[in-house]
Amino acid sequence: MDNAIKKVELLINKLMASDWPLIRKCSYIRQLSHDEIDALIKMHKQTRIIKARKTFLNQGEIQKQSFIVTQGWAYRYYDLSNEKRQIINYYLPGDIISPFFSVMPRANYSVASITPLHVCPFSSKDLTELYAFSPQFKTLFEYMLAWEDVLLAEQVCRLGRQSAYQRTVHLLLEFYHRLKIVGQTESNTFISPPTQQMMADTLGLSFVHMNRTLHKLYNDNLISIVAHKVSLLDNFKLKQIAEYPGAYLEIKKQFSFDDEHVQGRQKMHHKVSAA
Amino acid sequence: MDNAIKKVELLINKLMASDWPLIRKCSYIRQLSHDEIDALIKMHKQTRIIKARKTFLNQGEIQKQSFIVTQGWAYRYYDLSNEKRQIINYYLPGDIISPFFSVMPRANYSVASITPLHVCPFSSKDLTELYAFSPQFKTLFEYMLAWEDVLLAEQVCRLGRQSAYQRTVHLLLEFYHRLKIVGQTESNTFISPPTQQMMADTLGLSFVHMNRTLHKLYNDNLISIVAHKVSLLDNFKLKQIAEYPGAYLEIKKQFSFDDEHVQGRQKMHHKVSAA
DNA sequence: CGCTAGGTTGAATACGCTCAAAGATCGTGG
DNA sequence: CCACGATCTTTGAGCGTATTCAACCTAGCG
Repeated sequence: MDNAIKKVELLINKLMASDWPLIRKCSYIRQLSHDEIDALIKMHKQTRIIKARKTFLNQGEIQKQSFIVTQGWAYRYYDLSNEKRQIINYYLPGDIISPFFSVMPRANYSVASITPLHVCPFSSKDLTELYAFSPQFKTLFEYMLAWEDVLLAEQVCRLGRQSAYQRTVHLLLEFYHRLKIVGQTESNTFISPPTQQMMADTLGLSFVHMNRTLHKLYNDNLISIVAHKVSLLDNFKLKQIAEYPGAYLEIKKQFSFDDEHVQGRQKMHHKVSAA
Repeated sequence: MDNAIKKVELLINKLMASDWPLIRKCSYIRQLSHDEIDALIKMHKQTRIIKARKTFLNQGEIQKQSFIVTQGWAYRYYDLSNEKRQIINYYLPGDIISPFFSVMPRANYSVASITPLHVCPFSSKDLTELYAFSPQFKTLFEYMLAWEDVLLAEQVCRLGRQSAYQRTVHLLLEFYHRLKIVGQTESNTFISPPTQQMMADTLGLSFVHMNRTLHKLYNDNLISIVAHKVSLLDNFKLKQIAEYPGAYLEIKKQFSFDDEHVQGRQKMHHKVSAA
């Protein structure tokens, strides 16, 4: 009898946990205990809702907290001279905005919402309490920082050494994989809220060329975009085109020291047909 | 008498500390106590010397330690298909290589030396001991991670939204400021070990265009390069060309919560002459 | 002293940009 | 609920920055 109740309790907890993409993401990295899930749920005590298309962290402003994204998309950007801007990275559900606020409170970047955005603010104190509960969370948090670093390095590769065609595919694959982890994909389809202008500002392209590139991908039967619903029509070919390193988002496998083969980026000494 | 001895001791310690660029860098962030300097010196217990032009961390390999760079330059890169590669960032004296090894031991990047390289390896255990000595070091370490993140974001801006001319100036200014912190500049001159091919692989350019761009800067009387000795001939104009945000490397000023004005990137609604 | 890696220069080409104008979609207020 | 404005998307044409290919030069090192 007690066993049955326990099972139900676990199930309910699991259901609750699945509401919090951060918990999904952490569970993806490694199995979380019952208590750990509870502790993480407690990090979500407040929710702040931000309207779509609002810059809610301004460069030069002093930050007093970090945020867990629980719903919607945001992005970090730099305003440059001559009306240009560069989007550095995106924040999807389960991501943490301004993780370094405590040591570098004066951000030199801005963060804006794309969709209506739900974030749970947390302070250094909250984090300290979480670590006090279980020091294991330090590792988890550090892991997420490391992952951020990997994503940024991929962004550098896109911009430095890929064509517009490749960059676009590479970014869409990144979106797909990141969303998949938090359960926001359906087969090969997902919602991609950024406008073409935003994509252009991410990939270092003009919005005109961004548009042409997406159309080329459509004409090549590789993707379809209706409204903001993106479908990847040939995952294998897309990965080939983008020289997508696959493994870099398979965070769980990299987490342990085990020696099983992880497929990384490999040299391909043949040209990829880029129509 | 005791006082005099104490003074001499402090002086000697200070001299020793100046040998370790990491300590210089940390001192730049905030004043370090006598004991803290001692603790940091202890992190340099081993030195490994690596020959110039050696890839000493390979992508896919498992890392077992981090490294403090004490002498020489190194860089992190990704090998891409079609004989291309992208340099993500540089490691200068005082920098830390693979800070995330403990949570993400399987790096998907490679690290190579440019010059002969002196590094001091340290393990998670060493770091834990340092933190046990003074938890303040956690903040310092986190600060360095945050700074890395800022540098990467700047690299993204360079690649995404700047011309070859601007990118080159921007990178040279970054080198200059990073070296200045560890005392490796002389007036407006510094040694820049990367070859033009490496610079090109950093800035997403062909080595041919890299060469032409450097020559253009020379012809515009903005820089001079003899062997690998770079001189910045007009700092003000160079900063203007590169839209250099100045403050992002002035780490000390950003460190505290104080409200004094920090000059960040500003919109300039006039075109920069990039003749 | 010759080899190799790095640097220099020219010419043709291409990828992506700018400018421009028109069409579609969305949100909001009348 | 429709109309209107604003934002986003689409398409065409000409141009410019940076690429590729190719040849030659230079310097450092065995």
